[in-house]
Amino acid sequence: MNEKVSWILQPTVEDAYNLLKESLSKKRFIIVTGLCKVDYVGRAASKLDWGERVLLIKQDGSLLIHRAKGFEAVNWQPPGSIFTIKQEGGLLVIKSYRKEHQETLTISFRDITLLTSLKLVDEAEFEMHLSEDEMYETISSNPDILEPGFRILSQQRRIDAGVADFTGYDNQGRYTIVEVKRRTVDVKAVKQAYKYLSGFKGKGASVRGIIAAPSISSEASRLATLLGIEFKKIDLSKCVAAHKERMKTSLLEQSDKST
Amino acid sequence: MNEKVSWILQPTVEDAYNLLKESLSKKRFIIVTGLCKVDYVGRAASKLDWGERVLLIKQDGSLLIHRAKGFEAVNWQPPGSIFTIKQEGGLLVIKSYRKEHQETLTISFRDITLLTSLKLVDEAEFEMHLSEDEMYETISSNPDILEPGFRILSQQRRIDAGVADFTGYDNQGRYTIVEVKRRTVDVKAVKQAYKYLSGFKGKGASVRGIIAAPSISSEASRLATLLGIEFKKIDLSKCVAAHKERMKTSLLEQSDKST
DNA sequence: CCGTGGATCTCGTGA
DNA sequence: TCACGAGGTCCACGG
Repeated sequence: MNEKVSWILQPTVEDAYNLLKESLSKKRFIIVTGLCKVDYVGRAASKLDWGERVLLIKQDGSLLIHRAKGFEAVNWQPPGSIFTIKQEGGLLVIKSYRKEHQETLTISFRDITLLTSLKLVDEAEFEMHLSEDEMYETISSNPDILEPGFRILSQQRRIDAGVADFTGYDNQGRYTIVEVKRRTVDVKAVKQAYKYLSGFKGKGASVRGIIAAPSISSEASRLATLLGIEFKKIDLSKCVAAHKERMKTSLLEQSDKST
Repeated sequence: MNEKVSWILQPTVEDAYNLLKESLSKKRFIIVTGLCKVDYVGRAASKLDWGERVLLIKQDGSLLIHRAKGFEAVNWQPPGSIFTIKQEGGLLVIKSYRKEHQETLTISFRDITLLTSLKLVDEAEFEMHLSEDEMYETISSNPDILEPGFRILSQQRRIDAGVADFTGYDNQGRYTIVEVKRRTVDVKAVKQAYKYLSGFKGKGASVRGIIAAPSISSEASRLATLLGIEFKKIDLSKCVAAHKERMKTSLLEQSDKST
């Protein structure tokens, strides 16, 4: 077997079996395309009759079966599943069992178009920007995004609520509580914010309430107006720009330190 | 291009470009493996540096990038995205744009191990049967599935055992305990049921014991007979029908409320 | 180990 | 098109 990639076009069941067996034991990335049927029994049960699909098996035991269309895999197995393969009546039968949920996935190939076995080298780190944390940090270090002249008094992340809060004064000196959400504000979020705000208003203080997010649903908008909560649109691209600026600055600071 | 499958091992950028271009226009299923980097900007933003991955492009514009491990794709684009490809500085650059969310995914290949282009024929229908919860709910609201005239006294889910229980009276007024399993009953399940039943019989009561499931293994069947436990076959399709009926009813009730 | 909430969730369905 | 709920959701995190 070639170190980097092995493949067989239109393999016999036996050839496919052999390459698959070796690839599984060496924990390689396997791609099988061909005519198959699929059965699943576990938390639910499903059946998929003969058709041409693409099967992916990863070194950690993940398994995915993709059809011609659609984002989602039609059948799958999360990491940690255990494989058994066999030749049976001219078919190549692949079973994947996951103990945790007592799930069994059975894939029978009647005809294999292409069997590929790869060694994938990939040490890169996946970086996700504008996660909730980063949006929060960006606003925190650049309150003008919220509203020009806004001064932050305190900040706090309420993990449980999935919301970041700022308290501060707007440019007219009014005490303000801001709830930041990275995603479209729905009715639920407005209710949540109202509940939270009520706690402050109950103390007799005059409080301005703002929900800051990239967008808001029409219904949530109505409710917010009703409850006297303002919606402040946050331009994500502004966040990205500000975030990049911060990154650049921190890099410069780092290089300053190192010299 | 071959009707069913075309592939190039270690293609030049130009060869890859040409096959990819044709495959995209013909809406074929494309698999690219090789060294690439990935950038995403849209609802969020992400960056993934050079590494070897597997790229899938489907005929409906779905796109998936899979790394060596993990069930989930590291980057993706749901159906309906539009592709542009170009050769740029020795790289093959694939861009996928989705208008709906203004999302852009950019994949740059520096080195392609294998490029595959397939025509997948797959007309099969995917059949999903009941999950455990649904089976339980269905029986609960429709005890006749268990046995005509069965009246449920109490019901209980024992999560730990993966079993749902009903107690009640059969149409002859006999006190009955029913254990429901969504999957084929094996010896283990029968033993478990017997153990559970013994607790009731120990109290001196006369109890009828039933295991309800779609099927039973021959060995489990023998054991059940031996232990005086009855097996009641549950027709999953009846469950499905009843379940659909329930769904319809609850929808009607909802619309009644709203009017 | 279980429960909770987020996700570039995706995907259906109904208004 | 939008809002809502389900999913074999998966997954990370807290307890």
